[in-house]
Amino acid sequence: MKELSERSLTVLNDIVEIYTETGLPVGSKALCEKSQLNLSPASLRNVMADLEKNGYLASPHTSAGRAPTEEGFRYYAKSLVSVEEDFLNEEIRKEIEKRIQEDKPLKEKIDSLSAFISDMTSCTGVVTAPRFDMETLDQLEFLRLSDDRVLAVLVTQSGEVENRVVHVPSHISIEKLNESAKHLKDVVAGKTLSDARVLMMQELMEKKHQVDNMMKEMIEVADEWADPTDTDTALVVAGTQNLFQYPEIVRDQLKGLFKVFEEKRLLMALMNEVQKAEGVQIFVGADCKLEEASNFSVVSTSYGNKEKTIVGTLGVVGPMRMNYKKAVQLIDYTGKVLSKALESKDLEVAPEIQKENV
Amino acid sequence: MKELSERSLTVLNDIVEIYTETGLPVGSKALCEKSQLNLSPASLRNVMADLEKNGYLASPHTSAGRAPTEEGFRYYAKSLVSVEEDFLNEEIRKEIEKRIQEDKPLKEKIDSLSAFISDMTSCTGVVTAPRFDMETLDQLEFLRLSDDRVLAVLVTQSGEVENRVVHVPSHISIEKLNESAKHLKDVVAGKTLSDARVLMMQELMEKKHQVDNMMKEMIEVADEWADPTDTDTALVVAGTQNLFQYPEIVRDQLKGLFKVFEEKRLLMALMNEVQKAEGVQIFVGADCKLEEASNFSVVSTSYGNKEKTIVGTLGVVGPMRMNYKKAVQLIDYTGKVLSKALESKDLEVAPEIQKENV
DNA sequence: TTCTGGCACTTTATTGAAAAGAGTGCTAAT
DNA sequence: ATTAGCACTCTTTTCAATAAAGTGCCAGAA
Repeated sequence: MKELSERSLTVLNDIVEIYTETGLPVGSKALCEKSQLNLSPASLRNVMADLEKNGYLASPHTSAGRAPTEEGFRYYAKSLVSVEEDFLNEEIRKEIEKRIQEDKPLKEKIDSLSAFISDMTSCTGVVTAPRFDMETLDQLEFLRLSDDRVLAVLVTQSGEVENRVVHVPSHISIEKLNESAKHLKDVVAGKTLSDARVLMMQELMEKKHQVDNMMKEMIEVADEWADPTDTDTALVVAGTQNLFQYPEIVRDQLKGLFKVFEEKRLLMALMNEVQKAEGVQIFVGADCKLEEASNFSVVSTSYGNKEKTIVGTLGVVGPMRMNYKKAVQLIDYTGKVLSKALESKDLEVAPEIQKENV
Repeated sequence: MKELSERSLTVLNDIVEIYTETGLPVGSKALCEKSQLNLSPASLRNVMADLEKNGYLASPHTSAGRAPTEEGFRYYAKSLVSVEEDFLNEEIRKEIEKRIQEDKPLKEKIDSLSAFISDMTSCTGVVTAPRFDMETLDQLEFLRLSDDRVLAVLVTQSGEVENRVVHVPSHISIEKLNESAKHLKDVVAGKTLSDARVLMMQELMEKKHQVDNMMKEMIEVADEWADPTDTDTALVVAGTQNLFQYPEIVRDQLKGLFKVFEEKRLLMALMNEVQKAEGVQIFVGADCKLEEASNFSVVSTSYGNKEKTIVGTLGVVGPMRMNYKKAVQLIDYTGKVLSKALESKDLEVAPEIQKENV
């Protein structure tokens, strides 16, 4: 798209912002009242005609005002990356930090965060919990449930717990399994669970000759929880009702989006698509390839631990006329705090864990 | 409300059923075509006028047909309790059983059930998972996480697992805790976790003189997971999109209901309200005291284990013109199969558990 | 040159009246 | 008891006329 003059850009900005509030096409007169530019409606009309020619504005019909097109929103949104933070005040920052640092199960924190960003933006908040297989193992213990079923309890260094029921032939005792677990912990120390699996496979291959029963069984066990499917990624959606307040979002669009919110598979697809690059991403309308979301906008970012591994994604989904400034700043800051929290946890918790393992 | 003559009742039934399909007021002519009764439109009009006088029908205006009132639906729904099962064919029964008996984590089964009943009824399915504190303890094990934090792993006889992080002063060793756990298991054997708590408290009081450290600490631990709040009741909502297909459900009503679906607190309130009595319950419109649901209908039942303790609820939420027959039969059958599954689990699993505990 | 007031033009929104359509209630006849 | 017939009521559709909103462009001012 063509570069815009300073003036055109100001006008586009103003129009986007007015339209974001009202949801109605804006005319030259209304624009004139709001705009900083001291121009007459007639002059503004010229600029607007120009913007329309370039595809940034459109009017439903001759006697209506003009509304930003998808392209218009996109241009506006792009211009936001360099904007100064005028929205995040101390209070909001504190609130975000509070919700992240609170001493609660991770799931509840994620709930709370998602609710907060949806509240603040009047959009829908979507937050994925850290991928379990991107964390590192701290504890591993086995409990026999029945003859051939054993419960494996995994605790990661960040304190998350996961249970898996695995099938183990009854001749293998719990003691043996727990012994193996100790060995296993040495092997995979400091590795992500995902890497750990690969590592174990390698070890199995290399030391083929000295594969003892223990290792063999461990591999089998490990393979049972191998499947890195969606089951171990918690997704939290909050504030879906917010979307009802935008009249331009019609029933069918809502219906489609709610289908996405409900079907984990689709929601994962959405969140995977919007975490392609670093930093805050803005998807306006068709930017998002997921059809059901192509009438909406998504502002998202990913967060990770200190190794910069992406472990999760957070974002808001809302109307194309969402308040991008708010959304960008909020998502950006929240993502950063989340990342930092994960890092510092590693640093804080790790040493005392080491102590105990000895 | 007044008793209705056989004929009036037939007419009311027909009108409800036509209206359920079309969602439009039905006129005497349309009714005449569908009805079994061989009456002329004029005669039907008389009956309809009568039904209207009694409050079972209403017309938006003189030149529209008549639609069932809330009272009309209620009367119709009540007449359903004695209806023969004409909807549940073998295939559907099998499907329900399959989804309940599948070897998957409980959460996924509940998901699957909820999805199925929402699909079949074109309404929204709501299923609560069995209350964890209504199950009986099978295994209890402790794992130290850090100086003062210990992970308690509870496994119930039905195979559900729950983790709780509890705070335990560092001078108490894991071994001591696990030893206590053995004692604890004897004390609460066969009792629900909820009863178990009470029991432990009693024991603490009675044997006050011989309270050893172990017991004391156990009590403290038990108390930390005491809180039987909503956290331990999983609620699954499925098929919310279905509600978009009913034009008479307006945006605001949808918005309100979605708020309920999203806020666990409200949804719990709803599900608690609709499980007051035994058997399948039908709530038409204002029958449901929860304001956000008072424009909808709910068909629900509760399920329990062999001691007839209610451990969960399942139901559908939909428009007042929902297909009550389908819904009632489906919910009834599903509830029964669920209950039976819980019972037989107790019977099957218990013995082999006993073996192991020795 | 750049800006602006003025004005013709286009299209939607609003209003009102008339006609068409749907369904009823009542009456009189079967 | 049932029903055909018909006048009646209210909504929906249609059409025209007018009002309202906003534009594009031109001609003149800064």
